[in-house]
Amino acid sequence: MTLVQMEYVIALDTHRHFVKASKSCFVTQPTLTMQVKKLEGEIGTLLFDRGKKPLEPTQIGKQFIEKAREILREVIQMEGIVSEERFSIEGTFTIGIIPTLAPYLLPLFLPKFVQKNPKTKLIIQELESLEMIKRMKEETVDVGIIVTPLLEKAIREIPLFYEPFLAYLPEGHSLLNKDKITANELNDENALILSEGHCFRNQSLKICNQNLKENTLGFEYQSGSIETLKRMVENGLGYTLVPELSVLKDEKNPNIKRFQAMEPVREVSIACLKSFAKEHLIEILREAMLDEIPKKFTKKEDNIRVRWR
Amino acid sequence: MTLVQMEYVIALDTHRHFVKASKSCFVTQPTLTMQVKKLEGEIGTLLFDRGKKPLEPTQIGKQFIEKAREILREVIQMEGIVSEERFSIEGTFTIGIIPTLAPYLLPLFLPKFVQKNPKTKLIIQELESLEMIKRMKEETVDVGIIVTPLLEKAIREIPLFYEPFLAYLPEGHSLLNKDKITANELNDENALILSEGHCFRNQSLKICNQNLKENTLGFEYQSGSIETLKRMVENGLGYTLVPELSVLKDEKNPNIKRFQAMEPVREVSIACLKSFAKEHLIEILREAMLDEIPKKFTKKEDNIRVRWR
DNA sequence: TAAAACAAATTGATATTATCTATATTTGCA
DNA sequence: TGCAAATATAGATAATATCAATTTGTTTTA
Repeated sequence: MTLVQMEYVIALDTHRHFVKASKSCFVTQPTLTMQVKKLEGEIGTLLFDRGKKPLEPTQIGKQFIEKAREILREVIQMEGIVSEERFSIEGTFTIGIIPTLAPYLLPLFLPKFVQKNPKTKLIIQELESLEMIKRMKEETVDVGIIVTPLLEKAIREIPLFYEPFLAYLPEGHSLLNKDKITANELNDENALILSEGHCFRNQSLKICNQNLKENTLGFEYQSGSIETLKRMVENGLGYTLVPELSVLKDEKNPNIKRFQAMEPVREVSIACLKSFAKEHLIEILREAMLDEIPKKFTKKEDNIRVRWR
Repeated sequence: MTLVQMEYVIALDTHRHFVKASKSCFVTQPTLTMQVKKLEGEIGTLLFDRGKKPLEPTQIGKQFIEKAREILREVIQMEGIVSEERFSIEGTFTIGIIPTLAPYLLPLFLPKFVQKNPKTKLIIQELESLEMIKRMKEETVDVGIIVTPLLEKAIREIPLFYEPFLAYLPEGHSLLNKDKITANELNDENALILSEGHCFRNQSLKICNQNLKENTLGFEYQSGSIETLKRMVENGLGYTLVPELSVLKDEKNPNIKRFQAMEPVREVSIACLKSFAKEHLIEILREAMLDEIPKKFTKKEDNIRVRWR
């Protein structure tokens, strides 16, 4: 017995006519005829009395059809449970976000988001990548906003945008007279890099071709904040790399230089466990962010995605 | 979504192990794996978290599985409705039986039958064939014991036995000195035939090659009873044909002559609507009768089945 | 740390079967 | 009796469930 056979039998009971019933199921009449007959064969009983015009279910057929209708209703209900569960965004969700994104991305989309989705309560946690991955796996964080690829089998990544790395140069820097710079030109200079744990640190080092152990300035960076780095640059302590969202409001600052193509970018994604089912939540979060970030971040351009692990 | 997929998912939830689950469903592991995956694809959600060891259903998976278990229980219940219905012989059934069988066949099997099946109440109706067919179609008779073939599309026939026609000859009849007779030898003689409506009448006329309109004795037979015919024969009013069951106790009566091969017989069957589902009732009725009638009635012998329509 | 053992996913081939088109048969009706 | 509508049947095809064999990934053991 199959659900399809049950559908056919129900359609036949509804229409009392093989051709009409088959049309209602979007199959041909022989298909429906055969399946009904096959089902009757399986259960060893005629379900319809084809002698009568229009045909009628037999006594047993009536009972069978009644039960079959009930069962199909439940199947539909079950499908409903799933999609409802997937669609519902009511409730409280914990969102993790990396510190190099949080102060710039959250203000862009959160105000409008909470206003639009009053039934969705968000708990925002600022977490470095590895901690966030751990928390997602133990399910104390539902959704992460994080730089990818993570190379984690259990985690699903939904790419959001590609954020360029820019160079923030101190006054008097030799590259300040250039329009766009290249990674090679930075090689030998002292870079101010974030403390360990930040994916942004790893990426900056990759771009500058430096080793992790290098620390040519002779002091340790305690702060994990892009803002601190910027203040240090402004005080002439060296140059640094910054993500573009952090300098959106400083467009005309002459000390901020773009890289020429292939421009290095970081891939920012929504991440969650593959088993996380609130598809709709992911979707509205994604749309809320894409609505607010610069459109060029989402365009496929001549850029190169920098990995951090 | 299919019932099989639901079974697989339930088995997987039960065993929390693809190999064990697949074995419990009598399929291979890839089969179960693929179907579960396909279902997950269809509903757009993971049902199991394969990351965990042993694997676990997801939040949605748990709800889905619970509902699926419920649905499969109902399907089994539905199958039960059908088979229970078919096997149950409790209740009251109306059995039609033709008058040329009733007085001989009923006493043979009914006493033992009612004793064996106390929960089965039978209402016996003596009905001529055409009336019985009508009654079966209108479902006021459930099961008929009748001579076949009926050539009725809506009616199912389950042949029981082949009952020979015998000739009952009056004293002084020219064939009394013969061991066995033939139909041709009866041709020109006056036959006592049942009144219209009896299938036995039609068959007798066929055997004697007589036309329906013939009535050479000059009086109408009011009685539809074989017994009356026999009394008439005993009073020298002519010969007649009798069914063997009606003379079982007169084995040594020299006035009763068998036909030589091909011996004419009538096919006695259980008949019911094709949509009649009490398979078991049919079966126990059949067995009850076959147990009591002479075994030779069921053997394929050199006989010829005489039709009545 | 390698090897062994186990579990699950993947692949490609095969068998099954649901479905289709075309046709035959049956039934009801003028 | 012939026509039209409804259903059944037949043969071909396409979809797919299944399997055996293999690969991949993970855990256990030596």
